[in-house]
Amino acid sequence: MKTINVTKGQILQRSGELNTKVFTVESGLLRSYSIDNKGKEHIYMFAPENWIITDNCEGDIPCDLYIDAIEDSTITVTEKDFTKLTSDRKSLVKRINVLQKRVIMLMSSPAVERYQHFVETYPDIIQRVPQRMIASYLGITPEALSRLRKEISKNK
Amino acid sequence: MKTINVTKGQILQRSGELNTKVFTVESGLLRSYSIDNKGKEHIYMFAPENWIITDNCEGDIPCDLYIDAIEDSTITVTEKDFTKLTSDRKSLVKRINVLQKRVIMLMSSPAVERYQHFVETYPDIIQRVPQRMIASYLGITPEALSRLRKEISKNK
DNA sequence: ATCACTTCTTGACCTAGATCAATGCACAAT
DNA sequence: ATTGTGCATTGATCTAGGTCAAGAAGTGAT
Repeated sequence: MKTINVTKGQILQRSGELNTKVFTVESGLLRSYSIDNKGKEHIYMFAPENWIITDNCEGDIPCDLYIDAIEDSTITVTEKDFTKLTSDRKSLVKRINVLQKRVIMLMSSPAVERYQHFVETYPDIIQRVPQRMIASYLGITPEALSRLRKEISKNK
Repeated sequence: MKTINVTKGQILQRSGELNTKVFTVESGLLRSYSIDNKGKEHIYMFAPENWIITDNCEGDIPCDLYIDAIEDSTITVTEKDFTKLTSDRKSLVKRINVLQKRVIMLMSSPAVERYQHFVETYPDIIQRVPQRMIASYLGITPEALSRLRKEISKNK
């Protein structure tokens, strides 16, 4: 664990990197964000004084988020210690992970992509719940889901 | 902690209730969802076998979610024990809380409401970051935020 | 078999917010 | 003072997805 000073605009972490760092903001302001395939930024969170900010990715998986400084800041950097995670805490972290991805997708991906991601991630659920509930989970109407499925099946 | 059987459609928890229960699904399928002010359901999560589902609200705050059974299910019910939470775990739970609200708002609230909620929740951040970053956090374009702010200021 | 009920689909139309382009404005650097 | 550079605003137009209304098809109960 060490304390460092960063200047406005400085990038602490890039999407795609392997990363196991946690940043605690002593003073200043950081943000984390993703960049979609059109190059557009989507801010996931702001972290002012006393906040903790990190990409919630497991140690061996490349992370999704960029982290940079919006103001000159003083922060402490800690290494994540996965060995010390109780299974109980591990499941909380995993849940945060899922939520992080969901928030980012809701902000940056169109309904089709959210649907496809859902199908890949929970193929079993699809079989078990009515379509309108999938729509409801995706944040669209049943009508929209119906049309979008039609579109997908047409294109193959 | 006890094990109970519920039938399809049965409601385990209602929005607005005080609640400190955690449900673990042994078999079957549960879901949690919110209902917006137009009466529309928004599913927050599905919980098949071995999943844990709960409204992530503190013990003394009414919860936002309904939980019910999509299939006949067998589940175990546990009381949350807030006294046993380490401060470390507490902060994870708090973060999940924030994410839960954000997901639900992204699905069910128009941009104006999301903006107003942000202003109330993080009044200090507003002062410190450029408007386009607020827009990026809210999941809209800077142009849309500009117009929506104009609209708000007009109406008072 | 029939009725009631729910789900899915389709069509016509509407709207929140996106996109693109132009303008204005503040502040920093020369 | 002047030239940039980044940000906010405004206007015109476009589009993904919403809304509303009407079938169609499946399923269960009587």
